[in-house]
Amino acid sequence: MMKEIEKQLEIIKRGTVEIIEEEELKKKLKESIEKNKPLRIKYGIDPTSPEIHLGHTVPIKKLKDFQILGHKVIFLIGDFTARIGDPTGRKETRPILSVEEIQKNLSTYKEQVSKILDIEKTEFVYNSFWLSKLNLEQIIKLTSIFTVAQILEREDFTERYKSKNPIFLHEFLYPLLQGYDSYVLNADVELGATEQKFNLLAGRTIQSYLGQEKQVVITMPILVGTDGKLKMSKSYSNHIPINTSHFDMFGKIMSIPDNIMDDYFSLLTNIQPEIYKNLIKKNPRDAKAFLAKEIVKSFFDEKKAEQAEIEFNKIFREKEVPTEIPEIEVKDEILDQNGEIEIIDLIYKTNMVSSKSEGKRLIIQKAVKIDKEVILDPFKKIKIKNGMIIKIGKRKFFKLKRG
RNA sequence: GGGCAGGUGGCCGAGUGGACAAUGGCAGCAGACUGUAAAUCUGCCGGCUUUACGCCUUCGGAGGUUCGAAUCCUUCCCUGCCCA
Repeated sequence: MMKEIEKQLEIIKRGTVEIIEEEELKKKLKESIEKNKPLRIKYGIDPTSPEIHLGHTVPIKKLKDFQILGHKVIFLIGDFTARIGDPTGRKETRPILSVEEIQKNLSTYKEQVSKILDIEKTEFVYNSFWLSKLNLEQIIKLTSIFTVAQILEREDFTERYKSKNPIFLHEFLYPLLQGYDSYVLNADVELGATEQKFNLLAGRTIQSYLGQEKQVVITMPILVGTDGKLKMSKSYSNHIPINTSHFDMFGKIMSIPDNIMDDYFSLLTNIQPEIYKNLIKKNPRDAKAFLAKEIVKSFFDEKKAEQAEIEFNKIFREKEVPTEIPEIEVKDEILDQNGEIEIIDLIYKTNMVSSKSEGKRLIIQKAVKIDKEVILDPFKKIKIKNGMIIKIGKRKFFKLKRG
């Protein structure tokens, strides 16, 4: 019995930043084992951005641990809270999503999550279901649980307050509602990134205020993005989506700075620290390739991971042409009577570049090649042949086809 | 309600009548180099035009003053601080 608790605890603790409180978790685990009743693990998601990236997978992997241990994972879709604006984002107004949009986002979300979790065993709930039914009296009662000073203690608020950035009143409600969700769901554990700590703790306060046993809060580290500085987020465009090709994922991982490899190994793979630390020391490049392969493997399979590596080496080490190249159709009407076109027009009119200025810039910077030959004159006439390969920069390849 | 300070390109942030498409930083892109799309260095980084110190659009919105405005005036919207 004690052994079982310790075993579970060890798995749960791995990779976490903080568990509040560990003793309570032990107690809950004990009860769960005794009564053969799975714990209810809550995890909140925002339905506005269905694109999951590696940063999101850090807590989701932890949910997987719980699932393997036989506990119940509940995804809370914050369809209601999303409408009042999440204070962690600097975007002030979020679009109000229609029911259809939320449904659509959710199904994309589920599809991606299923790469990690057993979706059949996962429960999905919407907080608008109960939050939209709250009346003003109930809401005001909730607000009376906290003082302004307590709310302002939240790091994000403190910073914004100090730097004289606006904080809107409704943002104060967000942690309250999130906490109330925990009460409604009767959550035993709530999981979130460290930046969510305040909101997660609000759940404990509200549960206990409403006479419910407090949830245990587990915080997970935040993954840095490919820039190596900021947290991974689509809005900083330093993210690696999981809904991408194995080639792309491999390449993006190869582009992370050396000094964050440690984090990636520890948060995204199951490789032991002694092993990867040694690898990094020996040869950072090979260590990174190994890392990339491991991660790709976890979302695809071994074969695709190898394929991605081979492809990567082909393009960036041997500077060869990739196996799969998007085909661009060159319509006859943009060609002159000789079947020729100026290179600048060609890449602009076929949308290979977004403007002529950009195209010209790239050509002048020696970034445009036709069949391996650098083109220096933007106005050079090109005779279009089927299968011609245009390379723009290091990674954009196009195969031409007359149409 | 009153007073003060602000709103600038994807972001942060200079500029306060012409030399401003607007300093700088970040992000992005390209080239060189390399161990990789790391790091570093160099260049580019609103659009259009065969690129020219030429044109067009941009400095919260709308008007106005002026030969000329991101810069001045009027008004509206938004934010912060202080007072009530």
